[in-house]
Amino acid sequence: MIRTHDAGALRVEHVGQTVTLAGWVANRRDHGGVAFIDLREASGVVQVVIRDEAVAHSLRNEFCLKVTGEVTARLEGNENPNLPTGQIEVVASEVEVLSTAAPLPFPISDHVEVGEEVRLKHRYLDLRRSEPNRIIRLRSKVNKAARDVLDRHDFVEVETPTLTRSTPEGARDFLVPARLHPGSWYALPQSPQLFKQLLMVGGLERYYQIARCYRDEDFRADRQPEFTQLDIELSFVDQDDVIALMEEVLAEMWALVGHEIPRPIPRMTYADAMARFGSDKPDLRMGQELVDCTAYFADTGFRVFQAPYVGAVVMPGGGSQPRRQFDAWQEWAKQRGAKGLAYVTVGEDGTLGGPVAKNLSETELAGLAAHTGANPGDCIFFAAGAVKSSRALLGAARLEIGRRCGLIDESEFAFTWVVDAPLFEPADDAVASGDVAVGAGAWTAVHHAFTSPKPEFLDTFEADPGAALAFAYDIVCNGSELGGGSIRIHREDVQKRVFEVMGIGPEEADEKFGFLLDAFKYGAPPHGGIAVGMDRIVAILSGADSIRDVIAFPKSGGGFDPLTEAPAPITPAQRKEAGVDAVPEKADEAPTVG
RNA sequence: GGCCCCGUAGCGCAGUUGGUUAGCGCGCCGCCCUGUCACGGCGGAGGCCGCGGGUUCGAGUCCCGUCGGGGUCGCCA
Repeated sequence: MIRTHDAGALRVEHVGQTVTLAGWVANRRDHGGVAFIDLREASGVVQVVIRDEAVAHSLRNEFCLKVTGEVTARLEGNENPNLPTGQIEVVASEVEVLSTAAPLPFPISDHVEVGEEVRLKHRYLDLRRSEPNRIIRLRSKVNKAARDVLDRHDFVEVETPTLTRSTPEGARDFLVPARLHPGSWYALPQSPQLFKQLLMVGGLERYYQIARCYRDEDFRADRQPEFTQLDIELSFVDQDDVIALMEEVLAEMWALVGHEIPRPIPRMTYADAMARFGSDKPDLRMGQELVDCTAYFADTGFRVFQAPYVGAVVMPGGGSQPRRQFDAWQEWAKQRGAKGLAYVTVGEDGTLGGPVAKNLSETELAGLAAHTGANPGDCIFFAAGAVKSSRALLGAARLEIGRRCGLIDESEFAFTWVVDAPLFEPADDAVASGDVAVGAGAWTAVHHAFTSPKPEFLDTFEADPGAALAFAYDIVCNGSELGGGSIRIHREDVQKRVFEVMGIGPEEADEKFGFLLDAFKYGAPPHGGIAVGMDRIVAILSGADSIRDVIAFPKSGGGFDPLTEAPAPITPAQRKEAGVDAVPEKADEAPTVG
């Protein structure tokens, strides 16, 4: 090593020792006869005193230095209590410039806000800043925590292919041309789903992988085209086994930030989550649960409330919002595709107001505050119409209320399992929002096609797909879905029947994942597993706003990498060799996949 | 694909009802400074106001288009 000591580790007990340090100039304060350098490296920062003006004068920020000097105690009054090394300093006897630095595109200082665009373009400099650096290091610890727990339970870490066949996760695939088979393409895996099930057939029994996954979909703050899952699969287990294991993993991860997750993590059913929070990933850091008012308004004369579902959510103190604020709520609702957001205000004296109040009967008005739990000064928002879309609107309103009213404690971690999700949902959009009755065959898997029905629905899921519940579980934290899993179908016949409900015929099933169906013929063990998004987990643990902050080299919008400027055009020669333009020999060989 | 916000010096931002010389802070360069720690002082350089078109006597400012970034809905575990 070039250095003998870590700069950030120096303390009073090192006083008198001659040390050699190596690091970057984080800051310099040149007083002419004496100059101070904050030398920064992975372990921290220490102040270096340079008394040779000729040496100090030419140093600049982010020069890379080797410094030899004596650790001395700072004089009374010169200590810096803000620094772990603030009791001492290193008086340089020798300074060697290992590397000079051009003026930086942005300051490394933590005191300056820098735009994301320029930070990502020079991510290697951004990573020198304390917060990005801390997060990447935390991520490494989170990975290790997962590995430690799984290793304790005798799990086998297995790598699965990234050049593979399209897996039916539902998203768009990234495709890679196969030079040796012009016209044929690999797909990058959306997840290792099929492979991990094959590993169970292969007798590994306990598999995990920190797996990169690829989905060619549009961006969000919590979505990247390539992302990382902690992927787990076990044989001969039931739902409780998987849940218990995952809780142990999560507990070890959260312990890294000094937080103990109370276990067992509470569970709620999907039906409950939708009814109470209008979401399958409820944020339990706040109250303001949805109130079902359908029965309450069963005999109402108010047209709008003569609907399959009427629900409400209360905004504390919202009754005194100015008119234009309520207009803004309407606008907000319309942007989510709703017609509007009805509201009733509760006056300080308990009288109800707002446009909707006029349309309600005396009896309806009299009990409304009590029914919804609204207090004087509050505002009650209503949604009426199809169950699913109305609840979704109220659920979104609930979160918006939480934000606007500061009801969410940002330091809290509120975990829950959401279990007993439906196995299928109507495939059609209009149907999904509850507007139209369901036609036969128009079903799609809520989780994925390999999720087992709960045992009690094994015989009935074809007759009544909408009623069948899945052997599936999602882990939710602070309104964010960390991941989910299921007990899988391990019987060939059941798998075929599930495919049929989804409108996947034998030919298509065979074409897409015949290898899995084949595997299930040879004594497939009952198995199940889970996958959680490591990017989201680290983002929540570190308090990052975006998963871009927890990825070493993330993409920006449009899948563009600001650093390498990928994707980039290819040369005509590359194009020819890759076989991108190969035409299928027969037109009907192009599979029609829906 | 829809909607919203942003784009002015290397970085962070200001720029009035359209008005002629586009500012501020940090950084950068030079000089000074022996106890600072986001050191300080003096001086200096640095701008295609994202790009293209239009309106106007006159556009950073208004209009249209386009590109880039962010958010959100659609989409996506």
